[in-house]
Amino acid sequence: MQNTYSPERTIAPEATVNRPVTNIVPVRAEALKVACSSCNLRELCLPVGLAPSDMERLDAVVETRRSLKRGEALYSAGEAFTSLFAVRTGYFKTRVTAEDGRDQVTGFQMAGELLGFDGIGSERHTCDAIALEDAQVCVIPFAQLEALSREFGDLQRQLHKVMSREIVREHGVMLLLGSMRAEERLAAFLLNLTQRLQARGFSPTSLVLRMTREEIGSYLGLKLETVSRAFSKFQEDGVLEVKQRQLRVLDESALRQLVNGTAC
Amino acid sequence: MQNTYSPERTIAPEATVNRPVTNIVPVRAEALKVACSSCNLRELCLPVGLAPSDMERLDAVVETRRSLKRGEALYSAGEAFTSLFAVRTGYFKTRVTAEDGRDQVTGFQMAGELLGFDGIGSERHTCDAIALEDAQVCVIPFAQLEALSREFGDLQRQLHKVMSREIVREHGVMLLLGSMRAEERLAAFLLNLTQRLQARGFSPTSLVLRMTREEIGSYLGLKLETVSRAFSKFQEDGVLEVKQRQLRVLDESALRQLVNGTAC
DNA sequence: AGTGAGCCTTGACCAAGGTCAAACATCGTG
DNA sequence: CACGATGTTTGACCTTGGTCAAGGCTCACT
Repeated sequence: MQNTYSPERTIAPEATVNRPVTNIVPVRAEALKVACSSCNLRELCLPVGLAPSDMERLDAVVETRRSLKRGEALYSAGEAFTSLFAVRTGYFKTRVTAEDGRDQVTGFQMAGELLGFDGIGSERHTCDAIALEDAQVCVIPFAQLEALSREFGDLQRQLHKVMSREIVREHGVMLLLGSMRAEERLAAFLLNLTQRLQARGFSPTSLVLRMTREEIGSYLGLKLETVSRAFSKFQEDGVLEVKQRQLRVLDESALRQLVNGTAC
Repeated sequence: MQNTYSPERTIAPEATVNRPVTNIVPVRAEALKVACSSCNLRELCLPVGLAPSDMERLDAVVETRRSLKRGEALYSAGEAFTSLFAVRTGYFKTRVTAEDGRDQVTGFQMAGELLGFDGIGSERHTCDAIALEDAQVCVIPFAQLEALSREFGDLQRQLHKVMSREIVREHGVMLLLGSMRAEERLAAFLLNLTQRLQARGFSPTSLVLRMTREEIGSYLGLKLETVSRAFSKFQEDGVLEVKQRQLRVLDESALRQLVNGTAC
């Protein structure tokens, strides 16, 4: 299966540029598969830049895993907030629901990305996180993470960076929703996806979508028919090859041009 | 002038419900006007819930103020990030700019609200913060804030909460931009404004807008003409009295209904 | 008091994308 | 393998909000 990511899989060479060899630390054999320090996602996840000693302490905090079936909720709006989650395998969407039932997909998360920041402010989750396929996450009890980040400045800084980047990502989505046309939105979405897949060692030109047209539409502020038409248009124009959810990017620069000035 | 807020001004009784009297701490006279511990915004700003001892230490970190003229940038995209800012007086907007020059207002900030989280992730600001009128902010050097929050769990937690709420606020904007119609967006915007003014002790029915129709439009993903027409419509329908930027809310429940299901 | 710049309102027209409907593809399940 | 559920594509039509243009209001500045 394409672009299915497992932490046990070796990261492809292109993605390893920034990986310091010194981060590899001997761990007890029984912990090998569940330790941050030995996880192939450690350069994409919370432990980025941590010293070996900090990483061992983080391992102790992140001790449980949780498996989810496709469609299952990792958490739902209203639930008490206790933990953040790091995606190990599978894909998620997060969505907020208005009082009148309208909902909006606020993000799609893949391996190494963190979920749950919405719950810190009110100590309750304010959105739902749903597995788009069978998935596994690391559970990061937040009180313990806070305690540990009071000890380790690097961990504290990393946590703040991840939250800040989430804010910046959302600024980008606001720009997209507030000022782009349908095809520009879809192009921006695809470029973002391919870039994240590439960071995980996958081909940036061949990918399988994990979400429906309707979910993409909800994220992009469009109806599913509009998403479908935009895909068809890209295919006509030779920018994309579309076979249901299987995509091949034929002309990345055309996508890039669409997102930037060309449309004006 | 209406809804101009100054930290020296006493918070109106309605807004004081949660203010514990025990938080009032004697401070040296010369620090009186610049200390978090004596600031009237302390129940809306970073020090929420801090113990007196923590608050004194925070005072030491937040020692400088900065004054801005209307239109001046507090920071701009690309600048090195060193500090967060807390609004003391005046109003700000934040905006992101795409490569092709399109921009999007991502928020309006008033007294007691924090600015600058966008810069933590990359150590550079990623958006501009512009004063909508003459304004004053407290400067909060971030490295020192991090150091202090490693000492005081309450401060650490408060910082995390403020960042989390920013993420949640942006989810709300995404919902607005992704799924609401023009009049619903404006109604939601006005309700949010009046609620924040009310939290600061102002009338929730009479307000003066600090921003132009174009800025409102940018925030809401609409053109200024559409914003203007929506204001006119609300006035025709007896929901609002509009005299340029001076607004009076005549029927708050109508606004509320608009935001919720009625439009479907 | 007069002037000009910036901001706001309104009208006429247009187009992007939403709505509704029908048909087709895919996939998991009994 | 057949069936049904779910998801996708495409067409026809319509609505919302964008575009362009003209004129009015406000306020700061001289």
